[in-house]
Amino acid sequence: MMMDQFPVKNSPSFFENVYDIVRRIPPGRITSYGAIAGYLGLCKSARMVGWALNAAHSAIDGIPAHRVVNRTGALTGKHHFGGSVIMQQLLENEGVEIENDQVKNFRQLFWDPREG
DNA sequence: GGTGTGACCAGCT
DNA sequence: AAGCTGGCCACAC
Repeated sequence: MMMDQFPVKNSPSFFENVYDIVRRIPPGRITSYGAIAGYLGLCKSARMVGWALNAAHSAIDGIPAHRVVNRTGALTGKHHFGGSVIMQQLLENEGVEIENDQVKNFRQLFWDPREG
């Protein structure tokens, strides 16, 4: 059949999926792109998660993109917040300790989409 | 319709 | 041990 078989991924918009997960991140918690990608089944395509967040910039209405960091806990996307310390301040404002653009208790504050 | 890009991750040398 | 490359999927031009 030429129906282009593909299991999941019938989502209306990949972005909405990412936004939905990011919005579920509790305050004071953080997650990684790979975790979101893995939750969506794109464990190998974490890049799109970050890229999706880039588009979220236009819909930042309630998308705490600052709570999303890379797997090392580094604020890789801080540069995309329009500033350099915006992301860090936002996280610190929630009680997340950051040093050198890197979350200290990243492993401890790490939040998994499955937990929600 | 094809090509390029992207806030990554994992594996290999 | 550290650095580099490829891969991966979705969206814009």
